[in-house]
Amino acid sequence: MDKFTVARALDEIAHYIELSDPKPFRARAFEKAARAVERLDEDLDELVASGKIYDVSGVGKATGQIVEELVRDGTSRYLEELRAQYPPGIFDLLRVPKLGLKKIGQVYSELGIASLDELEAAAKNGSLAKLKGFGSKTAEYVLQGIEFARLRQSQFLLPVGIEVGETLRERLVEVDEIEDAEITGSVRRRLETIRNVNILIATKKPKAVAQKLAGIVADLESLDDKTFKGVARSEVDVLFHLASPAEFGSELLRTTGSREFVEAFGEIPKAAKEKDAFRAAKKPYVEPERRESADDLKAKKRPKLLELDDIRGTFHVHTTYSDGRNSMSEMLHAARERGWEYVGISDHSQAAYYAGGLNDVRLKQQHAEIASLEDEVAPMRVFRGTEADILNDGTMDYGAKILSRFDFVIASVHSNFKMSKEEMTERMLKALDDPHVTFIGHLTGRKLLAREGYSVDYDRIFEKAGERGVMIEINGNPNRLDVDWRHVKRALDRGVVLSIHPDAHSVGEYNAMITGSWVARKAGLSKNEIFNARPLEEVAEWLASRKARRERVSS
DNA sequence: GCCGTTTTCGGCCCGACTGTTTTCAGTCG
Repeated sequence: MDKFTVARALDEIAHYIELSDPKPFRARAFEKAARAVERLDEDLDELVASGKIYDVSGVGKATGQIVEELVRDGTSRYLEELRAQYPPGIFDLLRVPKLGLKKIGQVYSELGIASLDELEAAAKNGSLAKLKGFGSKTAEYVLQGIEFARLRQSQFLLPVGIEVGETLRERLVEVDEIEDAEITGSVRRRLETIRNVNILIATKKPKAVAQKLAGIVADLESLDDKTFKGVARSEVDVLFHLASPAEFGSELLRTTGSREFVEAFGEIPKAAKEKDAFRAAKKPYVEPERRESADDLKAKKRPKLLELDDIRGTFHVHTTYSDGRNSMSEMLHAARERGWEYVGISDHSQAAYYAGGLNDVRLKQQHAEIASLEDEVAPMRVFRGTEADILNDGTMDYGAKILSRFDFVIASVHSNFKMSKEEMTERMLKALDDPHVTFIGHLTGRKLLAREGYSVDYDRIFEKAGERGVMIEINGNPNRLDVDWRHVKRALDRGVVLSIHPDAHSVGEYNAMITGSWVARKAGLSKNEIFNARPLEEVAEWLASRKARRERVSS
């Protein structure tokens, strides 16, 4: 069992403890142990074998024994006991906003509630509001929250759709009667959240294929003789569209585009290849990501969209210095392996205590470690940066003296999300006035399918960012994809430069550059409009000159 | 449950917000 699986098991134990233990400290102790295991540089198996696991800070006698058991047996008796005490799926209730583990533990122990349906009934019949600590208002919030949770349950993040789609496609092309299969619909358009996965199948024997589909997904039903619906992984709706090979291209075109796009296209000529369908209709080829609206069909000249290979380096990378899960060395080496010319490290600033933000002393240690690793990862260049909190009053978390030590500064809001649109806009405008700020991080703070972002006046922020030469980040984390691609054009019109960042908290999360590049493509951007599609010399020169200009002004 | 010392118990990362209280507890970031 690897360290991340062990950490997940410890977190699960912490969750169970918190359901019933009024004091938070035992649960916290298991969470601390989970974080300690996750951050181990040494090999977990060896630490357990040598007994040194007990020397790790945060792992004690009780948690150490559980780690040993997990590594040795792949399970823990204590965890199994806890699981047996509660109905499965009880943690699904966490999807309801304002319901935490304490309240979930309370509704379970006092009313036996462990599902959304049971919770809904209790909220409606008044029994929920009678519980200590609850009230009519909480019951009302819970009802709204259930609706929110249900709505979200039927939607998925893009990576889920891609994984389900790819897995199905691989199985389908193995079927004898199937000549070809492609993912279409919103997944092919790389929409950030999706309701279902669409797959187009080329076959001359639709009846035989329909029978085979029943063995591939659950609950298969026929919508018409060419369209079938089923469920994958017991939660994701899948639509299969059957077409003859001679019409595969035209059907791909029809099933990929949004309704608006397909209607604007008009009659689709029959074709085996999609590009031929565009050609026969005398329409310019439009990349799948751009088939949301009709605009690109009409545009005379369209730029060549950004490709992932155009990316030359990146910024916004966390390490174990704050809340990252991989060490500085691991993050730097992984960046070099991706072939990037440069990487910008930016751990959290001191106000972000919940994320282990860095004080002055830790910053100096971090910069010393970067210096000691630079030769190892050369010729890749390492930029020293920070993701500094924008405080409530719009000032930056670090003072000018510390900020001036960085090569770049990402300014982000991490607190007090509930400000009014006006207040939040003022807060961010003030941050844009700070000459140390290089990028604005995750512009709205949204978490897709989980929480709304804070509201801001986009136009005023883009206006000021353009004036000040501050770049706007395209946060590629699939949970964020923030700034939304729908707003990017307005930023461009005001002279704002965009930069695609992974907001990586682990080596694997560098993959967020892929989703980030899709946002740029959906927004219609070419490599000329992306800061980190520029080569190292240009980027280094830009950052250095901005720093020099700032120093001239302040002296 | 873990840690560290003012060594074997007491404290444990912070601050805003909100609903339910009438001084606080739970949630969220």
